[in-house]
Amino acid sequence: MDDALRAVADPTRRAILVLVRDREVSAGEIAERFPEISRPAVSQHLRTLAAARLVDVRRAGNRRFYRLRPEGLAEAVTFLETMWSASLSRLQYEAEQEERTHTGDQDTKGSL
Amino acid sequence: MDDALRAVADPTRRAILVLVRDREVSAGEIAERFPEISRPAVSQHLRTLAAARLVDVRRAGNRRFYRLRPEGLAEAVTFLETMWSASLSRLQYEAEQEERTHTGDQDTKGSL
DNA sequence: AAAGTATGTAAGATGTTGCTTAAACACTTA
DNA sequence: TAAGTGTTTAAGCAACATCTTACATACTTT
Repeated sequence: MDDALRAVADPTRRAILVLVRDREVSAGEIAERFPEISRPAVSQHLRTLAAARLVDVRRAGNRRFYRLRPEGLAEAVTFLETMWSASLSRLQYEAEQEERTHTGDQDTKGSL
Repeated sequence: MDDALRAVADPTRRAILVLVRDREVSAGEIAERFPEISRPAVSQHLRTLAAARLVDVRRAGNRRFYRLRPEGLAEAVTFLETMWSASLSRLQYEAEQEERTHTGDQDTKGSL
């Protein structure tokens, strides 16, 4: 999870993940989408993503094709979802408590 | 989202988030849980989390109480879930294609 | 108001990250 | 096998993150 979240913390790498989400994309084609940074920079990002097991690589002749490996996100998603939902349900609970406390109030509607 | 994901990329900060997920916890109590790092280090992590809007702070007398602010995770969760699920459904689709291709095979069951 | 308790801020050391340019590698085609 | 194409590796550097110690702030209690 640590590697995955560190990898995903970088905006360029997130953009790469979006790019390779639905189909294989070659390193060159990926690099084309980031004219502001050099090819080697993109290559390093790809290495980081591969090391974090967030992408799969397929070598075909000259080229290397990258593709999202969604399983690599599993732990990170689970962690964030747990944080998110567990706490949202707590908020919901407290909202109910609040409502109970003020039973009969006239302005409970716009509380959030 | 950027701030949230960068904040969450650090293991200490993730541990702090777990700590303040279900209840308010004072800065001191949080710091106690991390004997390996100094109090100011924890304080800085708390500042980072607050800046990323991942925690709320309540001042009460001497102390400051921190608590998870789950809304701050919304964008990050959405991003990761989108990556995760969209791609998983693609895998599922391909598995179906695979199955269709091999219609009549006897060992399609344990393919995953 | 002085001393005590809880916490944050500042400054600086150290390690890590992300970039660039130059060079190397790997495969393809003439 | 030599030249061409696609891509990665290496080395070095600037920017950033995280830690520490020392100090400052803000409340509380005596």
